Amino acid sequence: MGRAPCCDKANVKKGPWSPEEDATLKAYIEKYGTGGNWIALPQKIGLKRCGKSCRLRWLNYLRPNIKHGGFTEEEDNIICSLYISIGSRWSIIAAQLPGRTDNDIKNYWNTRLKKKLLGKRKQSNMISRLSITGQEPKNVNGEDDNNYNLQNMSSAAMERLQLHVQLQNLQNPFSTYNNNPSSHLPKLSPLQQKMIQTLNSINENENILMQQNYSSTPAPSDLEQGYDQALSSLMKTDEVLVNSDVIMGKNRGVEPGSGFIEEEFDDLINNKTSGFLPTEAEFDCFKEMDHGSKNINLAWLSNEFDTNSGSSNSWGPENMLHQMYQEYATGYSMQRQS
DNA sequence: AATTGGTTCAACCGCGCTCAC
DNA sequence: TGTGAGCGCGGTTGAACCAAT
Repeated sequence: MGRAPCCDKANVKKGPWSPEEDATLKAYIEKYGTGGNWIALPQKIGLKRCGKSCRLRWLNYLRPNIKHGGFTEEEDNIICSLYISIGSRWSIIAAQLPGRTDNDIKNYWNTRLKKKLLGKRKQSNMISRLSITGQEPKNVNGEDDNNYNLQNMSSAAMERLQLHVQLQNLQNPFSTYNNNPSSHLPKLSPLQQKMIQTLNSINENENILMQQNYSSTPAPSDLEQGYDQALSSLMKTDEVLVNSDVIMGKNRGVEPGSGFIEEEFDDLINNKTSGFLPTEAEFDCFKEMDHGSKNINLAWLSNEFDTNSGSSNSWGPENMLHQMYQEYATGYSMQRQS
């Protein structure tokens, strides 16, 4: 049995709101408030609308002090920074931008900001690929194989990875992996600077661990950090997007087909994903964002990194890494069979 | 001028969460 | 403690608009 509908679908109007409907709703709410019950509100004021529709119209359009369009560069930066940290939690992001609605930010991100970032990335990757590799990729038999590497991943997975690293570069502008550090360096607020500082210090610790155990099979105790290392490596290594040789072990002196991927990634992904939980201290900076907003607390930050949570964001590094590996593994297995 | 393809954004949908009973 | 109504959120849709051909 499905959920009972919130209203009588047959008797409610759908589609764009008329000026008269807007005026009716606005006048009532300004005078009496919502009364704490959106479902009952439209009947009270004689609107043939679903209560949810009224709520949405009020919150996204009629509410006082709503801003539409004209996002500033500073707002862009805040959206990017928060998206890196928390993903598509539009309501939380909107809470940090007075006058902006979650719907507006979501639309702005999906239609403009994301494309702006990806556009830059794709262009620079095309150039990097030509200038860095300087040769066609080889398959396991040492033959030229244009379908190898990149095409083993779906374009969707590639796009998510590209975006993630592009955002990482924005967040970590002095990274040595950033080819052009000054090209997109917006002025950052003190809060953003502190967020970056905190995340950089976490990444530095991961880098130290990274240098220790790629030359041999990791010991069980080292695997505790293994997943972190893979994530850190992925997010910091621009080349992984341009040429998946890194994923395949070439840059570590391991040829594709040697078993590196199957063994190490399997360990990293299937056995050790539970250690990726930041401490409260690591997220002190976020506490500053909680200017009385009940929406921001450490609980949702922790959930973001809880790989057991069914609600984890599909853009999260764990999922990206996992999907990337799965797609590689599929291509890899097909290569071996053929 | 007509057509086509791409973009934008308001609005809808469905699901998870909260809270009163 | 269980249940259901309402709320809030994120993903998706589709009409309107715009630009290119």
